Amino acid sequence: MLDPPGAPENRTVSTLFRDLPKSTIDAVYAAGRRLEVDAGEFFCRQGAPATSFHVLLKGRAKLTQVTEDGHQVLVRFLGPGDCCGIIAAHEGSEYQASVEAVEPSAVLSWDRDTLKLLLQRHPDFALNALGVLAEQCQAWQRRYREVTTARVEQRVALTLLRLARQAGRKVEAGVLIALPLSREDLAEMTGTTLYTVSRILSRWEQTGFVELGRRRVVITDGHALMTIAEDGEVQPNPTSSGC
Amino acid sequence: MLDPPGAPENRTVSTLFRDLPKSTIDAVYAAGRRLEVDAGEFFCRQGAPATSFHVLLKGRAKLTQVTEDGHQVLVRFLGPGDCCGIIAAHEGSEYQASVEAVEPSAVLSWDRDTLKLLLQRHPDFALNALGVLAEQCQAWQRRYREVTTARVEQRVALTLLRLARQAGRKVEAGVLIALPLSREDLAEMTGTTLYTVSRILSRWEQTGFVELGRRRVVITDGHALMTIAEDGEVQPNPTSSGC
DNA sequence: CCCGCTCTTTGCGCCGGCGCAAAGACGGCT
DNA sequence: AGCCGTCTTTGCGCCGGCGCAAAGAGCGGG
Repeated sequence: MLDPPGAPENRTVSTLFRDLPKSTIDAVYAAGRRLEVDAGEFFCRQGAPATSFHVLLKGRAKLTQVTEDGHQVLVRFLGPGDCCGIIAAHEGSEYQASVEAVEPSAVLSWDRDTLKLLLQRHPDFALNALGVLAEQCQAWQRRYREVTTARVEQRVALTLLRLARQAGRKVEAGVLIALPLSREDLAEMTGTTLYTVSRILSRWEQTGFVELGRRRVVITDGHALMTIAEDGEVQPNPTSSGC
Repeated sequence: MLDPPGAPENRTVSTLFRDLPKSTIDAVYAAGRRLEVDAGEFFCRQGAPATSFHVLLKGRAKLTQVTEDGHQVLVRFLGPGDCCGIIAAHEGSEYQASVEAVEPSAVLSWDRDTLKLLLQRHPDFALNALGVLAEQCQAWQRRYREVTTARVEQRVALTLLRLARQAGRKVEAGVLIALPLSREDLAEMTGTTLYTVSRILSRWEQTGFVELGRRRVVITDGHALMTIAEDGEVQPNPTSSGC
């Protein structure tokens, strides 16, 4: 479900490179510039002129946005093969989000002119880029629907399950989300507050659905979370109604 | 702020065709097929195989999505020059939304193969298509942020102002939103319920900010709405505190 | 090993918004 | 003109979630 272990930095098959002939992939890779970054450093900052398009080769990064009134939104985490900054293809554009490495990471970057050239030279690459953006649009739609129709508890469950798929690591207790994930991060991903997230997770820990730590979540009963995510209603278990 | 009157069906300068050489625009237009549709009919239906890409030439349409649990979301209204269904460029894809004409309308349509050919033959057209999707992503981001950080009243104000820009018509009382716009439509656009929208609009009508009718809204004090939209807090006017 | 910073938990009170229900208004159609 | 279906309004009660405040837990650095 994740990258095969022992393939630390291979040319991940993401939408961007799917079904492209090797020659195209080689050409695109060859034109890029590699950039290494430590945890906590930024690949790009919201509001800065969008000069480069990036593909994450190694590590994990956090894509965030802040609103004019200071609210922060955690858009998503990036893993190897994920890309950001396609907006750089357009003159005069600005980055819409900041991207911060959460572990030592590396990207391959292309500046605007190179990117435009590649898109023009390799129409199938451009078509894939369209696909990437279409996927992102769909992801936004999904989140929007979630936030308007689902209750906070469902959204937290959905988000955890999604993170587990993206960055889950099997451990003895269950599936560890292998990311430094604070309660506030989760709040910013689900459109709520850290207080509410904390309360929900605590409740789940008591019921045995998760195990918690500082910036750490282990899912011990994914099935229960799926039930919560799907069900609008949480029917109290009649046999253990006393607790 | 809108289409110049007397230019009913010209080749609207939308992002999709911006800055393209006339030859390219001609080639693209020539490859399309024109389709007329009455109010209430659909250009495409969510879930159906995405076979065509459409550009609205004339009229207005409503782009909606329904969730598996039956909730409906009104994504946006389309006017001349707006497009939808770019996802048709990809094999095996399905429409993510339904598009329904709300007045007699016409689109220009391209099937998948034609669209792919055009995108490959005209890299600058493909680049513009990327821009369109990027804009849509940004629109989703904005709405998501709104729904997570702004209160319902602010969101309704923002939505009305946006609609006025898109489809406003100057009338003696103010700016009429020239669309059949029910309370429920507004609720689906703002992520709330028709009850709440009705209550908010009634209040605004009493304060003289809007005039209401069946499926009809006239903004009589846009400035007041802007204040509501921006201000998190609505400070009660001290001089007329009694009312 | 201890200090201090950051992250987390939990009590408490409040309120915005939901959603049912029922009555009222409008408009299209024949 | 009159009817009927759709859209709109409004009362009422409820509750999910917010957000402050303060205490507790864990980690890292010196």
